[in-house]
Amino acid sequence: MPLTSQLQTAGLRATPKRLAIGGLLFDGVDRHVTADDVADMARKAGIKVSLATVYNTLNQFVAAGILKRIILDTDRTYFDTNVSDHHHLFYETSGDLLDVPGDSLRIEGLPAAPEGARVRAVEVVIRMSGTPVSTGSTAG
Amino acid sequence: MPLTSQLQTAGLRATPKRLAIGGLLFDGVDRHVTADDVADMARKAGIKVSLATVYNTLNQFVAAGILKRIILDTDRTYFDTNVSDHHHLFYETSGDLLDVPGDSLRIEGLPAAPEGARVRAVEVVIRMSGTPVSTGSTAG
DNA sequence: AATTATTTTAGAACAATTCTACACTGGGCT
DNA sequence: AGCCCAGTGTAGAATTGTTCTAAAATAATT
Ligand SMILES: [Mn+2]
Ligand SMILES: [Mn+2]
Ligand SMILES: [Zn+2]
Ligand SMILES: [Zn+2]
Repeated sequence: MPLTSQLQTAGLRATPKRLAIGGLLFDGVDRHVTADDVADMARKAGIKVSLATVYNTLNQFVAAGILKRIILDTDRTYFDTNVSDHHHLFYETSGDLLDVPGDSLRIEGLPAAPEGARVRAVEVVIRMSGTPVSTGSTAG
Repeated sequence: MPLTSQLQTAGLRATPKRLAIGGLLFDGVDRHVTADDVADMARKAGIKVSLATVYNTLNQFVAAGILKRIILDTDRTYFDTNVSDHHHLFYETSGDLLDVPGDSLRIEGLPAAPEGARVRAVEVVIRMSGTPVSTGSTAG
């Protein structure tokens, strides 16, 4: 689906900044980025956008359901372009965040939600030490 | 184990503030508290302690392995007196954090850690909407 | 008692995020 | 084309949980 329609379907007008930021994120690759990452990506792509707009836009994307907020670190918020239910490998040293591949992971014995409560999400985070496979700076 | 020995075993001198804060936390009940919670508990117990010392002490307890840091919210850090591997129910509206009872929950199909990496922890957070059972303000 | 190391503290600093308040845009309407 | 106006974009201030600093208090050691 073209980004313009995706935004409109999500109830957001296809404005220049939203198209620019969305273009950086929704390119078919599953991405895990911080607001700063996005600001850097924009700068490198020659897109002039304020940090406030980066935050506004990411929050609007989350509210619209086309981006997911992931919390696993006190001092940075990750945004995930993969909005389906899935789990994560978090490399605490480097800050790299990777999807757990496929449906490899199953959870059994989930407690039933008590009356008046509902399960919104079940999130598994595998916290890793060391370095992820083929990510980050390789010699060169 | 008495708190004094517990601190010494953990490599921490049994100072007045550490004993006071430890006394509030390590009473046999599994607790999930924020630094502010601890400051409030101290105030109510007539313990005069600065917020800086609350933070210092909680961080020292974490470093010593007698307290666990839990991150599931951008703007508060929870500390857990249950340092064993276990999982959580998080009521996003109220901020209540509950242990998943017993060993009810099993995870299958964990990916193998790649060379040079190690699994430090596997954490499951069940994010709930609504209100937890018999917690918070009941009529009275 | 003097010396030294550790602890405790108030308040400043920090940093990610949000807020405020104003400027800018752009499409619908005449 | 020229207004209108809601929605958008922005700079910079504000917020807030946490950490840092640097000095005072306390405890241990000689
Ligand atoms: Mn912060
Ligand atoms: Mn904060
Ligand atoms: Zn993901
Ligand atoms: Zn717990």
